[in-house]
Amino acid sequence: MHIVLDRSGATVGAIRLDDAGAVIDERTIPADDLVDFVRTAEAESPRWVWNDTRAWYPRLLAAGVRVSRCVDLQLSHRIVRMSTLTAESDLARALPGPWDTAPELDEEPERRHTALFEFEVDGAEAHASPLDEFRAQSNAVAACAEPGRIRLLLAAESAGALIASEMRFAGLPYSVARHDALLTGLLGPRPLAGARPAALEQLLLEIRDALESPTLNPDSPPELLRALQRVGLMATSTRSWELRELEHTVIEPLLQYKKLSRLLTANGWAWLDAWIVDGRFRPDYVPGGVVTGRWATRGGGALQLPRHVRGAVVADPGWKLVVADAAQLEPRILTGLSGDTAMAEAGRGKDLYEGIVASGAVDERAHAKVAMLGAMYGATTGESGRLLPRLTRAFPRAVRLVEEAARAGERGEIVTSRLGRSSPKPGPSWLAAQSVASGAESTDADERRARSQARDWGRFTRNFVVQASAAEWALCWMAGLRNRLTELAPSARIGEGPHLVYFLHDEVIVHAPASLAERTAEAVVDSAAEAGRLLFGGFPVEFPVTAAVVDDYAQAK
DNA sequence: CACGGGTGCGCG
DNA sequence: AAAGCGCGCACCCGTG
Repeated sequence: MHIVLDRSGATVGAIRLDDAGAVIDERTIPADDLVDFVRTAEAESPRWVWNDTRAWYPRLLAAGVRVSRCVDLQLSHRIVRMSTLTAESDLARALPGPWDTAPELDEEPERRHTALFEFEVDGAEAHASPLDEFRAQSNAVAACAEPGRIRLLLAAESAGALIASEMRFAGLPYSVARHDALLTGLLGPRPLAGARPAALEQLLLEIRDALESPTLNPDSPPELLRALQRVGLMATSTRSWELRELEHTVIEPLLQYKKLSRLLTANGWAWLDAWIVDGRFRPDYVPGGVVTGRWATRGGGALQLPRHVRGAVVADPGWKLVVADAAQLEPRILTGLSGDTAMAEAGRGKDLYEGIVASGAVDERAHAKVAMLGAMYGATTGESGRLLPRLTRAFPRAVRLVEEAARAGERGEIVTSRLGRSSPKPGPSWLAAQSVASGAESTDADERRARSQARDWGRFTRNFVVQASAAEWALCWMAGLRNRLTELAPSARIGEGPHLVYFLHDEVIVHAPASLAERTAEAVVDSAAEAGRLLFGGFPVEFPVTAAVVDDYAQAK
């Protein structure tokens, strides 16, 4: 059963549909009664259909109401609109409408400090009927050749939207005291606003002294570069890895300065003030925020939390963190996509890269890793490029799959993930460059530029099939895990039983009562295996996950 | 002064 | 150890 919700002003329309999509009940509810309505109806486990999870769910969560399933029409629309699997549908062939323009939710005040905010439906969208859109999507899916794939994708994407709201609601348990201690240890005591911490001040003096530039601002790359060249250092950029190669007394303090300066500006006291409230980090997750279907975040840099501050992520007393990481996810995804049985064998029961070494393809684990990454990213030079022929000989099917995705992209074609997310078409300037180069009047420069852009786009599509399919696996993993966690503590509200608090592409953290931590770890492993079956059926590719039960994030691996 | 591109670096 | 995918964010600096 589905219940379609449609807000207009102070009321909400609720339309109940049976499994054939026929209306069985229709009513109008005062917006104030929505929470009670949902709470009651949730007992029947409907799939809630709404335009945008972020516009509906936070208020329900705040009122203690959790829903088990939904259709996020916004997210689903983007997938169905773009997918090659549904390309013949009315929805895909229609002119752009309100569901296409639909809003990057623009600035909402006080977004950062509350989980309770909601977005108002704006004018254009108020007229877009969720029921019509839901039917258009259902028709598009039902009519396509392999409805199972895209149906699973839409369910997983929508589950991800629920999880994102729930994770923000619960928040990542975060110790201000530990983070502050780390900052103080490295930088010195917190300075007054605008002042430089003692450690940075000291390093600045050393740098200026070593470069004989008493007013140098090392934060300015052009200025720094000139100063380095003045003392005879042949740097071409100020990147750390390049500076590391140089020999001069300035290098050590300079590298240290860059490191600490980065810590201060990205995750310093200001970040702590802005993002950690009541011992919780609540980043704004954006499901589907990346073309490949990965999540993005807005504000707080939640997906770039540096490894060396992770000790500040601390379980509450009596609770544990279950930190889980999918091992070599993308190569395993490629294994499943290509049906490469040799690579599946290499990944069976062990580290995939070690398995590649054991197969005799390469000599050491580091080589296996760099060769695999190079194959998936399109490296042509360096060690990775040199190892590719050996990889190809050992695993021809896997390598062929990414090569074909690259060739398709170079021709300007679309590629599609395992469950049906399709890559965008190249833009007008790309097409123009190709057509100029193939014209009769083209110059060598035109052709070089077109070839280079074609290869760039080929690297994008090469990686797209893997990264997008990996993102789908991760969504299925989390959705399955969420269900299992609910079973472990059926009546608990979010935050009372084990619940997801963090997601980082191929890694999750569950905050769990200590008594349920071990069973949570089992759920993590079982969900990973289930996700593998959902994507690849009986094909014997394994998806091992490490699940560590710890008190703080730094203790994991 | 606002804005956007460039640089550099954090994450997978 | 570096160059090849996807991001977000802080900062600098040139432009309008």
